[in-house]
Amino acid sequence: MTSVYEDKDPNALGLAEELSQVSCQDELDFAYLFEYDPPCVDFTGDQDEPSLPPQALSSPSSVAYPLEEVAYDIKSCSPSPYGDPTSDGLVGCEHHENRAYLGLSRPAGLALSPRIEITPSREHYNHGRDSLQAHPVNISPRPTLTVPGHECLAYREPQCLSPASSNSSTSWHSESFSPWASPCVSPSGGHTAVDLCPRLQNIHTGSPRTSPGTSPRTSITEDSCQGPRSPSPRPGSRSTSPQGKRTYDMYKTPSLFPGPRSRSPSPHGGHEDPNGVLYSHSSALVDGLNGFNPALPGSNPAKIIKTSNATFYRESQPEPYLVPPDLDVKTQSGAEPFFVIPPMWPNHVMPGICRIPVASLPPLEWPLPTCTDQYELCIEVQPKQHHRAHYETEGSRGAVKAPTGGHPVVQLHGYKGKEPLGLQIFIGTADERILKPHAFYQVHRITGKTVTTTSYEKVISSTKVLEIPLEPKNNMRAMIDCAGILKLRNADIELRKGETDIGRKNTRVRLVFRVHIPQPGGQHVSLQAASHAIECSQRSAHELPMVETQDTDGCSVLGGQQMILSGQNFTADSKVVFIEKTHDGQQIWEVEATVDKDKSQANMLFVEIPPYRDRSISHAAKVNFYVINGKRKRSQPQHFTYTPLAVPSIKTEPVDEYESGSLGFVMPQALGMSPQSFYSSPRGLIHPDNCLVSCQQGRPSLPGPDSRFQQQSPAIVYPRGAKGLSGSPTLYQQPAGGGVPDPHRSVLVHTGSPAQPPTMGAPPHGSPSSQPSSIIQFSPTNHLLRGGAPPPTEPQPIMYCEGYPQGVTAAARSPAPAQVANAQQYPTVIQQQPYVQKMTKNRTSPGQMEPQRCSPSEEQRPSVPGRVTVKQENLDQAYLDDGQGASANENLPLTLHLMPPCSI
DNA sequence: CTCCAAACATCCGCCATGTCT
DNA sequence: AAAGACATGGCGGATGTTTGG
Repeated sequence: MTSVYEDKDPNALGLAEELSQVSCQDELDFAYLFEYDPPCVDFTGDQDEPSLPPQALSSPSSVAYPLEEVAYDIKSCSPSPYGDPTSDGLVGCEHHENRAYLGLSRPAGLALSPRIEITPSREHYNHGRDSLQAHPVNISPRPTLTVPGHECLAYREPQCLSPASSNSSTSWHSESFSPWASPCVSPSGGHTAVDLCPRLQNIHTGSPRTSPGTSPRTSITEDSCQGPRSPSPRPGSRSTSPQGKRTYDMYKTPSLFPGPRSRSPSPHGGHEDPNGVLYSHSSALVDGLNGFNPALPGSNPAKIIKTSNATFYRESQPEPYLVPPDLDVKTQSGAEPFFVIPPMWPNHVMPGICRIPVASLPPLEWPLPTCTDQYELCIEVQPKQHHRAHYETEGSRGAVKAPTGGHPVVQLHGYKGKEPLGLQIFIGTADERILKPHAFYQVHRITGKTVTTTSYEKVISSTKVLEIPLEPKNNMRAMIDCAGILKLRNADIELRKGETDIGRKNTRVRLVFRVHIPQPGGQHVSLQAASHAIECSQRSAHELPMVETQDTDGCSVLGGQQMILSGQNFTADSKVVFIEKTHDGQQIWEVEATVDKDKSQANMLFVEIPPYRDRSISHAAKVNFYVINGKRKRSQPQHFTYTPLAVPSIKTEPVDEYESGSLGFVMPQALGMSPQSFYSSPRGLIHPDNCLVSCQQGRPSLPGPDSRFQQQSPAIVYPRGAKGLSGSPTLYQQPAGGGVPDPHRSVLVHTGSPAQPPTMGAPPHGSPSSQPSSIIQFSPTNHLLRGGAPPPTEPQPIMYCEGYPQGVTAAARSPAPAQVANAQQYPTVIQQQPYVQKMTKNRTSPGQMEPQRCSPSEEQRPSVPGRVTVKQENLDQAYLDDGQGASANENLPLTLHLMPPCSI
């Protein structure tokens, strides 16, 4: 698509250069101009006025101040303007005439907090202008969306704000209309942006020219700025991709609008459904708009005018409305200026699909089960194991495909309702850790004639999520032909505060599907299924060998058996190397296996398993092997277990072993997971607020090497209206008829706020007083220690986590192993079993919560009131592939309470 | 410190397809 | 209705840059 970013006119850098001091590593999806007059006032007006939640506001931007008051470089915002305590605000300043335009960048995906404080630089302090320290500023895309008392002048997308042109003759008014031509005034009746900044006008508008050297595709027309969502002069042409290209130059020109360093608003141009309802698919402001809450005063957008490719809010209109598709915006522009709004509708105005407020849904980091007794979310057709993701600077590389050439297919079984549901899709991690949204990849909405699936896009907690309908008429089956994969630049993501993952070589992802099924009483059951891993790098598809399946994952220390590997890119020179690493990542053993080259093919290797280095081991030894085609062309490590001669090996599914790390349960934090991730294993969950652990009946996971990635957690039921993170899921055990607890029917019920007790008979979390409590202690190696081996078929007790502060560290948030539920050990302090013992006793890691597999064993003992302390120690014992060792964490006592069973 | 290769990020070109004139 | 222009989508591959050994 066309982008003014591609204009390489060096004279166009004005604003960029002046703002280049800003560490624009973050993104700035949109820029807004605000006018405040005078400065040095608290623009929040009434301090007691409740602030809108961060989500209620859109991206940041630029704030106009009288020049004399901000004749210094703004260096930072404090506190974080994004509602994310881990993020800083970076502000640049452009002085022009009587205004200074402040640029505020933000980390990708984060919404801007409604109120920020801008801290002047040291230079400013030197001038004794301390009065401007902690200058409070309210940021809002438009008055109608935010706190009254201050109004934005205009706002626009980064494309239009980029330093594209120095052509002063270019008006930033389009002939028909201009998003900049807002008559908004400052609280004091100041000027409009139009009046203030001719240069910005130019910049914002861009110039209709193509710089030499740019792609022939590049052309800048007024349309490109007139409607940020009008990527083409011919909007009616072939449906546009939600993603536009950006040029490399952009990345070399730091600016107020770190376009180069920022993510372009992914989708451009809303689209209409057959009913003429406009759906937008821009991610740019999705964060903010997702947060639109009709219940919030002033959160309703004003009048909306829709053009073929853009949606606009008109001024002074109390309610949003849709303009008929045939409405000519030009006829409106003359009389009334209006704002361009990101073509992403707030969820509450998006018809169909998931109507459940995002806040009521389980966070994406939470593990969810693939099935319950009643429902099952299945990936009928897995995606190809290679898909070259595209960068923002590239054109789309299409949707993820199936190996057969089609597309992945997902189906929800067991749903008897008549209402269609929304199937959510996002990109998750594919490493050995617990599934969570991938920091370096985002799902990318693919449109076009080849795409048959209607999709909607939203952003949930910085993660782009596609939503497609699951309709009864299609047997709740959906072909995923609209999901591409966007690669975010490593540097951008790694610079985020709080981001612990690295992007380099972190190129494997999974498609994660979620569905939320409404239940009587307002709750909903949430299911999740994750695809097998998809390699997203460019070269891997052609060069890197990939093991897809192995016919065995273990043998005795003697080796000698034949193992058949199937996969891709095997060559005659392919070698198979077995390695063993210590828990801290040090490789202590490496041996090349013998490959039967006569039998082997391009997609199949016949390997003779080498003997283990130590035949006298008394416990199973977990090692890895990989296929290597040559220097640095090796597959992902595969798992293999050597069993001791004397001890009979207990065969378990690989999923059990690998999901929690080879040594068992691994604390999320030790793995660098975000504090928001509270898991133990995908099959269980403890929420820091009110934890619960559950056990779900086991269901066969998908076959194949990646079956271990199948998230199988207890179903989580969230009542509508519950607050996402504020509310807490609570585990309830379904009584099997007559209120008799069924060990195989435990589910997690999101109870929302404490004031919102679940409707399923469970006590409100936070009132576990009547329930026995227990203390569980984690071992130094993150293993849950148990006093004894519970019978494997006992029902799982319901766990309740008490007294967790929100800010509790990951250790506390860490999912307690399902076995925590082993209430009978109370008041026993559970000690970790030695790895050896654990492995020999039961390869299902004791530290894992295995709700779905329902290792009832642990749970079925009679509940004994008491306390179990969960203690986390020696996390470095956690074993991860590739040396992804866990880091030590402080011990955090975790108090769990048993909750009475309840059913849905 | 340099060198080198891998990985990353971007650029280039081509073809297919769709819409508009 | 057909043809041409123009645009985007969807690639494959090349190339420049960064990073790590």
